[in-house]
Amino acid sequence: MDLDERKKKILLAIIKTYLDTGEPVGSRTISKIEDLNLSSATIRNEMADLVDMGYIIQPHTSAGRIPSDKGYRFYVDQLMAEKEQQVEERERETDEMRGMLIEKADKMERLLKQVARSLSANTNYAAMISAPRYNMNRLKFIQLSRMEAERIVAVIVLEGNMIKNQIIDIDEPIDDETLLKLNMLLNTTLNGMAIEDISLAVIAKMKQQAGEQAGIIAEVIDAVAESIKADEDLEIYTSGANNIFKYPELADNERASGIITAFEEKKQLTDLVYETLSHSDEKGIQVYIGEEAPVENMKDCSVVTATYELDEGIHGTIGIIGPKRMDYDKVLSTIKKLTSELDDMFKKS
Amino acid sequence: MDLDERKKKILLAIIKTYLDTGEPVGSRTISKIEDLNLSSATIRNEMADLVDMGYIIQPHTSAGRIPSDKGYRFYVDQLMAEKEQQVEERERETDEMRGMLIEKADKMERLLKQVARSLSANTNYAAMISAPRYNMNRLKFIQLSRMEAERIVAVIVLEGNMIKNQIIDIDEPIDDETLLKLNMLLNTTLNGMAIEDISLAVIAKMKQQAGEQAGIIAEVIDAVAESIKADEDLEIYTSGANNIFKYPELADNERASGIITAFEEKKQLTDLVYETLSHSDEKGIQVYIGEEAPVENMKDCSVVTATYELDEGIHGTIGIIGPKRMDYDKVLSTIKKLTSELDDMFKKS
DNA sequence: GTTAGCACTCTAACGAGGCGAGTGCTAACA
DNA sequence: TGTTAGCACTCGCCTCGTTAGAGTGCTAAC
Repeated sequence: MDLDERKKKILLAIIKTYLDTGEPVGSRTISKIEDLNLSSATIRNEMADLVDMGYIIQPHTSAGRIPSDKGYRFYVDQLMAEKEQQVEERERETDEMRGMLIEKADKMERLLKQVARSLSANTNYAAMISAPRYNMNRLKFIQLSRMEAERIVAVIVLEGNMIKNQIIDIDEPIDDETLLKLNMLLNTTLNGMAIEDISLAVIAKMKQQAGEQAGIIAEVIDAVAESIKADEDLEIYTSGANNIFKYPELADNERASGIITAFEEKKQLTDLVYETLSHSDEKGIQVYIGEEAPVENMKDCSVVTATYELDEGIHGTIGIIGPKRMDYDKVLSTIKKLTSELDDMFKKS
Repeated sequence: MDLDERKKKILLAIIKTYLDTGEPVGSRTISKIEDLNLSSATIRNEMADLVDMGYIIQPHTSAGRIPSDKGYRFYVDQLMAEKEQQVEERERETDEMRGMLIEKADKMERLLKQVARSLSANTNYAAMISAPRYNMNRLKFIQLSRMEAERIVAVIVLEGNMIKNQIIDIDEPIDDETLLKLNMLLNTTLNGMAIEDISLAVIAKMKQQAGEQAGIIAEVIDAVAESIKADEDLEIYTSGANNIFKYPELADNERASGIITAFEEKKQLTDLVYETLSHSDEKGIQVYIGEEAPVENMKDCSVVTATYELDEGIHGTIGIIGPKRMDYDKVLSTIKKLTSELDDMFKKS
C-alpha cells in the first residue's frame, strides 16, 4: 500500500488536530474540517489503511485515532522540509519573538541560564542548554604564582578564554628564580598545544629539561598536567522542568520521576548533548520522537535539540523536552531563532 | 486543659504509628500497642481531648487521627531534647552509617554533590547542600599576568582559597614594569582586607598612588575592584528530588510541580539557606514543619536544615526536604552525623 | 475514672446501567 | 470502482446505589 496524496492530507489533518486538542480524533471531525470534501465513512476507510501502515493508532476499538511515533516522524519531516524552504523569507520577517531577546549578560553562566529560562517560558516545555564545549582545546597561557611559601596557584588559560585554577602545595619552599624558570618552561613547551597532545612523553621531556631542583619541578608539572587533563564534566543548565506537569501523559509518578531525575542528575542530558554534537554537522536541528531519543527516561517524550556555535570548533547544545504531541512548528521556529541569535551574539562580541 | 503524662504518651504513640504506617491511626491500634493498658474507649476520650487541643486532626468523622503541625512540633521538640542527652554516648558509638562516609574528593564541587547524593540516598528524601559562604571575606592574594599584549588576566584568591578570575582588556599595551608595579600596589593595599571594606575611597587612593600611567592603571583597578565585589550567588547542589514521588501526599501534580520548581530555580533554596544561616548560632539543626518553612512551595513538607563549618566564619547549609511524616529520628541522626563529618574533614585538611 | 456496647458516620470498593463517541461493515449509488 | 448512507456494535466513562469495614461518640454500667 502506498501513501498517496489524499492519505497524506488526512494524516496531517489528524496529527494537527491531535496536537491541538490532545484527544483522539474521530473520522467525523476530519470529514468536517477538511477542504477535500469527503464523508466520514470515506475517512474511516482511509484511517483503517493508515492504521495498517502504522502511521496512527487506535487506543481501543471505539476511540478516535492518535498518531504513532511513525506518524509524528512523517509530520516532523514534512515540517522540516517546509521550514527549509521558508527560511529565507522568515529570516527577514520582523519577528514578534523579540520579547525573548537576551539582555546582555556579563557572565556566561548567567547568559546560559537566561537562555534556558527564555526557552522554557516561550514554549511551555522543559528546556536545557549546555555550556560550550571546546572540541580541539588548545592551551593559550599558563601562569604560576606563589601564594604562600609552600603554596602555588596555577592559572591555565585555554583557547576561548576558558580559565582553570589549581592550587598546588609543595614540599619545600620555591624561590623566585625557580618559579620564573618553571613558568618559562611550561609556556614555551605547552603553549598552543592541543590538550590531547600533551602526552606522558611531553611531560617527561619537560621534567628532564628542568635539570636541577627536578624534584620540586616535577611535582608542579605533574599537578599542572593533571589539572589540564581533568576535563570537567559538561555544565548543563535547565529550566522549566515543572512544565512536564502540564501534560497529563507525562505527569504520572513514574514518568515524571524519570524525567526529573534526568534533569537533576544531568548524566543523561550529557549523553544527549554528546549525541547531538556528534550529529551537528548534518542539519542543525535534531528531533527525537519517543523511542528515538538516546535517553532512557525520555521514551515517552519528544526531544528537540540544536547546536549553536560560539566560535570555530566551539559548540554547545540547546534542547527542549516535551510530550510527543508538542507544537513542533513553534518549537522549531523558536529554537532556530534562538540558535541564530546566540550565534550572532557571540560573533559580535 | 493540660497535656498530662498520659496524654503525652498517647500522642507520641499516635505520631510514631502514623510515621510508620502513613495511615490515620485509630483508638484500637493504640490501645493494643501501648504499655499503659487502656481500652480503646479510654483512648478515644483522650483522643477527643487531643483534637480539641490541636495536636491531632481527624480527616473525617470516622477515620483515625493524624498529627497536626502542632503535634509534629511537639514530637520533634521531644526528640531533639532526647538527642541532646544522648549525644555523648552516640558520638562514641561505632556507627553503622559508615557507608555514607565521603570518599576523598579533590574538588569542592564534587564533594558537595557527593554529600547531597549520599544524604538523599540514605534518607529517601530530597536533599540540598549550599557551598560555603564567606561571611567576612578577606582578600589573600592578587596576581595580574599578561596574557596577550592588551589583555591581562587577574587572579584573586580569597580567604578559604576561593579563587576568582577576571580577564581585562586594556586600551594600550602594558609593559612589564608597570605590571609589576601594579601587582605590588594592589597587594600591599588590599591584602588582608575584608571585601566589605574596599570602598571607593580606597580605590581612589590607589589610583592616586599610581601616579603616571594613571589611565591604564585606573582601568585595571576598576576591573579588579568590580570583580572582587561581584558576589556570585550561592551555589546550591541538590539530589534526590525524585524522592518526593515516593510520598503520595506530595506526589500530586500541583505540589510536586512546586517542589520541583523550587529545586530547579534555586531561588527559594537560597532563601532557605540564608534563613538557616541567620539562626545557625542557636542550635545547629533546624526543623521547619509545614507552615513554619520559610519557603512558599514547601508548606506541605517538613524541612530539616543544619549548618556546617568549613573554617572560622565560613559556613554552609545542608538540608532535607520530605513529607511531614518523615522519619525525624533517622533524619536528625543522619544530618548530625554528616555535619560533624564535614566539619572534621575540613578541619583536617 | 474506666470500660463495654451499640448506633451512627464516612470512605472506599464494586457493579450495574446508561450515554455517547466512534467504529466496521454492508449495501446502494454515481 | 470509488464514495456514501445507514446501522449494529464496541468500549470507555460517568453516575448511582449498595455494601463492607473501620472508627467514632455516646450512654450506661462497673
